[in-house]
Amino acid sequence: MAMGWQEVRDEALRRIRARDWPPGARIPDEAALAGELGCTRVTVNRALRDLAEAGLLERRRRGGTRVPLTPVRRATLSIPIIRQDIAERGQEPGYRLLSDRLEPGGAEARAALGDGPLRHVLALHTADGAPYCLEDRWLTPAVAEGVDFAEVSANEWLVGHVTYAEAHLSFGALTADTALAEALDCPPGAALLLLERSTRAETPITWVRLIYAPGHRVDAGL
Amino acid sequence: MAMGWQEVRDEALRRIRARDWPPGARIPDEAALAGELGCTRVTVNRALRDLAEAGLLERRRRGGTRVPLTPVRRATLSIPIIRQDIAERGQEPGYRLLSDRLEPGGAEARAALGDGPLRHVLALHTADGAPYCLEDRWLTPAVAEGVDFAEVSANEWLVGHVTYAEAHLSFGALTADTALAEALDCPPGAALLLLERSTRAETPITWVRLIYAPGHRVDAGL
DNA sequence: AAGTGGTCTAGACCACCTT
DNA sequence: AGGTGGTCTAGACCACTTT
Repeated sequence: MAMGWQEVRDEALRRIRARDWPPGARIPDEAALAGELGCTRVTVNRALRDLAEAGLLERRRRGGTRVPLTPVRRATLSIPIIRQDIAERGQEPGYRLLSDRLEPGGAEARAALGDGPLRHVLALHTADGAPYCLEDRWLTPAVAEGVDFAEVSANEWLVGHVTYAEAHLSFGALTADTALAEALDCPPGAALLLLERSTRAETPITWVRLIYAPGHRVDAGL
Repeated sequence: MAMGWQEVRDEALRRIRARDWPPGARIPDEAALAGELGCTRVTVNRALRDLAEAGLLERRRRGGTRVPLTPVRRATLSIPIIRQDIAERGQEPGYRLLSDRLEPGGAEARAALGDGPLRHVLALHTADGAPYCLEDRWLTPAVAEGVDFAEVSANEWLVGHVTYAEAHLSFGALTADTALAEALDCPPGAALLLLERSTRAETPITWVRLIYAPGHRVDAGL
């Protein structure tokens, strides 16, 4: 009967699904479950914490552990470097810098990065020579000073040099105007997937719009 | 000098950022760090596991812990009930069932759910009376047998009754055809955000395409 | 005030994988 | 074959927050 934490997690999951522990109900405390399942409280804690991180349980000190009435599931989304992403699809990644200038920036860029001149980098990622993704990026000028984004994509340089910053992501859809259509080699009016991301550590770092060629999908698990 | 696991995590993070532990390098093993930082190996383990889950370290038995050369960050995505999502925006949620039929299903639906007749539910979610999201869902017939989706949306019923299944998500963009344009009250040709989700527990449950009205954003954190 | 989860210690054994 | 991370135990103290 002694169980490892994953077994405890699976058993708890079974009880939730089977409505032994119905939505809204409080479940037995860790000590009770540890006794029942023949393991220590630490093991139960690890299992229930895991479920809570996935949004399947709500835990509070003194308040106990409950099955949420309206669970908000959490999915995980992997954010690889674009070049790596293309390579994993078995295609040959390519990259071309389109422009790199200091500009005042629009309202959105300033909202994310603050006022003052911003570095605006426009670049195209290709897969087997075909347009894959347009990278429309704004940077706080101090961040990658002197870095030549003709050599390395800003995407890749940043992932390598600005580790563990906080990021906010947003998905949307966009209609290709003539400029986008030309850049991505697609018909004007095509529906394009847009992934917007703003990144900051202690100070704002970058705000980027990734605009993918038609048909592109971004996957998430769980 | 004794540190809790979050302090150990922050210190490790600092070393990664400062390149004391440069990309590709192997870091000291848990026992060494525990000694250096004045805590037990379990505490170090907890801290490093946390960083590894975020994609900032790679850990292997016997192989030790390394700073990845090309880190793949992981973001979390909250998936609320549509009605709740609308309410949180301060709008009045509405819902209308458009159709509910048994159909053979297309290739994608069959790939997700298996062959045989499938229940096809088409419904519209509204916010303050305006179209918000079209729910185009296929169900394994056994799942919600006898449930009237005119009363409750399939989205909501499923979250309440088939909780805690595994899911796979995929984002894409879609051009509004005439039928979609009419349903969502938008111009034909508009770019629409598409969120596809397939859900299964022990057996397949449902495959759904959520097609959002123009301009909609889906946010993710971290 | 007291119950519950959060975390730490010290020691141990095991599983996996690289060398 | 041996080193490294993965996990468990038993006991303890602490932090939070509800009663």
